[in-house]
Amino acid sequence: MSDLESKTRYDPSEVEPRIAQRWLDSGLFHPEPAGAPSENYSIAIPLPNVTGVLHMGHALNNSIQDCLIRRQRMRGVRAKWILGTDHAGIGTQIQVERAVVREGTSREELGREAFVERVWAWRDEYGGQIIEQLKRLGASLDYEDERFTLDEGYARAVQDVFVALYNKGYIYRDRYLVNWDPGMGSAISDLEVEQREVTDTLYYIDYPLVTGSGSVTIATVRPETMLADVAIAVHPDDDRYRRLVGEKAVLPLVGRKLKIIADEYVKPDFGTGALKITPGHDPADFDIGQRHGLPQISVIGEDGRMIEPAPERFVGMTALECRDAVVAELREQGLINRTEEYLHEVPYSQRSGERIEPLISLQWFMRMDELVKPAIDVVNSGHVRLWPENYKRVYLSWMENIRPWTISRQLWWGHQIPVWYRGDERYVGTEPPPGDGWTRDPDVLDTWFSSGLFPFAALGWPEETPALQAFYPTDALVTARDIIFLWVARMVMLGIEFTGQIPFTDVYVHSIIQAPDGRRMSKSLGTGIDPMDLIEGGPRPPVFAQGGQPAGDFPAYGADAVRWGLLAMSSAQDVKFAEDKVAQAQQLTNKLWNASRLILLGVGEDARAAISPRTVEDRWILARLERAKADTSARIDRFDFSHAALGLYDFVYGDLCDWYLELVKPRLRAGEPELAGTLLHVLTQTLALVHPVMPFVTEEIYSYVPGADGLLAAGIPDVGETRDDAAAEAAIMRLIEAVQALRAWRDQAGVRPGATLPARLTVSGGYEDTAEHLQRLARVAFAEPDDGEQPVASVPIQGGAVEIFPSGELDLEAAGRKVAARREQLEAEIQRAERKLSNDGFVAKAPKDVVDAERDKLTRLREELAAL
RNA sequence: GGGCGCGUAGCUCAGUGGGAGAGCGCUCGCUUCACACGCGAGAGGUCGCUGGUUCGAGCCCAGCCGUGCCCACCA
Repeated sequence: MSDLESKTRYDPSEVEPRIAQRWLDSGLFHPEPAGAPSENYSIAIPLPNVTGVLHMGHALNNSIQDCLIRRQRMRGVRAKWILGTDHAGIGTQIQVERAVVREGTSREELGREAFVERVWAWRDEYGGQIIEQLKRLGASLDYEDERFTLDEGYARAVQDVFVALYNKGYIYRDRYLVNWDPGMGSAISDLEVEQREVTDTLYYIDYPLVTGSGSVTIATVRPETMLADVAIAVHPDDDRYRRLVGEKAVLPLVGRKLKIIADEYVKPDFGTGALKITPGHDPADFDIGQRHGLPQISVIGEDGRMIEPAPERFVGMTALECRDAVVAELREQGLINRTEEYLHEVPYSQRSGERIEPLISLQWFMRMDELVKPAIDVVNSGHVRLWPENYKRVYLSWMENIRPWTISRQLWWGHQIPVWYRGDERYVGTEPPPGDGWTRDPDVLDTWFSSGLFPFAALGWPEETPALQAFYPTDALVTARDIIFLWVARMVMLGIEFTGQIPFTDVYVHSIIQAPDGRRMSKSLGTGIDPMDLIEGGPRPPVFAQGGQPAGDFPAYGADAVRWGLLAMSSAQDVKFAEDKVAQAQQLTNKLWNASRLILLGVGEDARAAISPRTVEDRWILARLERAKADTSARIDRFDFSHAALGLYDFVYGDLCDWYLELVKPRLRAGEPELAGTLLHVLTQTLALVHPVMPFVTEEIYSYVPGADGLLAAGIPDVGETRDDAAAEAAIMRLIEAVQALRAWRDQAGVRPGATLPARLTVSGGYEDTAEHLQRLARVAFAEPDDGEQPVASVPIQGGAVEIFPSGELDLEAAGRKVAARREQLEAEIQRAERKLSNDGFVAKAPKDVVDAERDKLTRLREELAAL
């Protein structure tokens, strides 16, 4: 007990690492597989990158999941939070490539085998940092059962899925226009492309007609791609060009004859109304080319340099160099009609940040049209629910317009595609083909292909493992919206396809935490913070010094504070990070600690744990406690974490500390034996209630509770029962209002805070059980004056008034001002109520209880005025 | 171009039809024996603007202004 006595402040830095270790040593987070998924509870973590570090989004995301998991575990449910890390093909490969370059070598020099070995070594050295950070956050993941998406067993699942989908005809290889990322040297999927606003020069170029009479002018921002033009398109109804349809123009610099075609896609009012068609380097043109059976010509290679059949003098130039060369030649020939500045959106690679080069490439694709159907059905039918519900429409509209998925990546780090070639032969299988002369497809699969299998592959699929039988399907999936399509939608599709079951029933989409100035948190912008700097103390970037927070380092707020703060901040939409909330939470941990000190040091070590409410305040706090439990539970069921967190704060600060503990202090000091049981009950139930949000401080305090053995995290019996007690609630509510009225009156009347005023309670009733409390908390003493002295002031309270007798402590003038002010306020409110009640429309049309309530109010106000 | 949000106290945000709220900040007071990371009492808002529906609108409807995000093949 010595710590309790001596430590008047709660110190998370000392407590949290110690508690985290206790949890890990207990094995509590590792449930043995048993029972059925319907009676168990499981969540699959959004796979962190193996070489990643925790950012604010992770901190919120995992605080939410931990809250859900801990709540279930404490109820005695077998709860498993499935842990894995993602090999993150692109990101990890780029990191290691940079490292080897710094060492003076390169990926190419090392060769595939050596490079991949190098990545594994990198992963062993730097990987797993994020796991340690999750432990520090208090995340109760099953650390004893950690997967990696490149593990042997996981790889087997990936290959099985590939082969099965190939055999079904869903996976195919094709030459198609893809998003080529020159920075990575790989194709990427549509979802990895982002649009950025760019100012380009729009060139108007004359294409002479074959007839020699005139020309057609087209507009383009990419003149270098004209070398791959195969046609010119105009709108069929465009009178300016109608007579030209079917004729031909000469492609400048190349000499190829381009047919002039008509296509509805062309916008007559944009540019010149004539569009050059370049199926090899533009997605829209690719489609038009297919409609009209046009050839596809490529003049830009995968290295971003010009290739044949571009005229030889351009070959080898970068696309940008070529643009300048092409423009120069066109200028010489007088074919540049004019130019203008043009602001438009251009595709960029999210990964490398380079501008996407659309080009035709031989890649692997996955057909989605069949897979998507059941994934749409399960959302429509409500078997998979999205929270908030808005996302249902977002999900469905994406699913309904889904296109083939480019799944091959020209990388070395990842799941190599299980396809072998020998001449014209192709072999697809999970094992290498027999015989000699086979070459394996060098590409690897998109990382999201493997992570899309996570909920079942992590549990051992395709083996029918006990873990799979016990914990799949999972229950909730918690994520920010940025990976709904990349990950969530694909898990639903692949889960249904390969297990015949939905992978989870609820998808909760939480906020994205922005910097205080509303920008996205980002390291490069200087708008990001490391959650560890909040937990353990660390540098506060300038952007975060706003909002009244002092400059300098963050204090060591502790994981509990960060968790509560993030939950309190979160909502259905994006929120700005508010350090205030974290600070508020830290105060809550301290409040819990000190309230517990009061109780635990007060009741002594031999206290009984049985509840024995003796007084009205005992009955009141038990009713309030049960209500707080029910409210919190309902809020978490609705994934309303901010109100859950704020509600816990209100209960602890308001009901428990401000009122109940203050009310029972005299009984506590008197050592009343019945009180101890009630206090310990309220304390332990409160600790259990708060624990899913603030696990550390509650676990620490629980270790001091007499008779408590084991871990709070394992749950304690919920001995609460329905304790609605309207009478007690009304009585304490009257008391609270009366105390506040008297305190306000005293303050305004300039009464010395410590002074006890002689007074008389003049009420019709309702204070039988609380008059003692009222006297102590408001510092008044009820007594009849023996000399028949008259009161000098009357403080109205529910049901009557407290009349104050003269004493040396009273400043009558100030008291008079206070009374006058209150009278003015009352008269205004009475007028307002009278006006409302004299409105015939209100009395006639408003619901009866509303009208009655208004009448009651008026009566009360008049009584109070009279009492003054 | 389509879709989804947001605009409430100095700051960050609750509040979705019947008397405007919280935390922080601010003012005043308090070494009250759990906590000064505390306690008590206050000040502070024409709820973006304009119209409408209603007995009654921060809340419902329409328009406008401002602002954020998602999706989309206008060169």
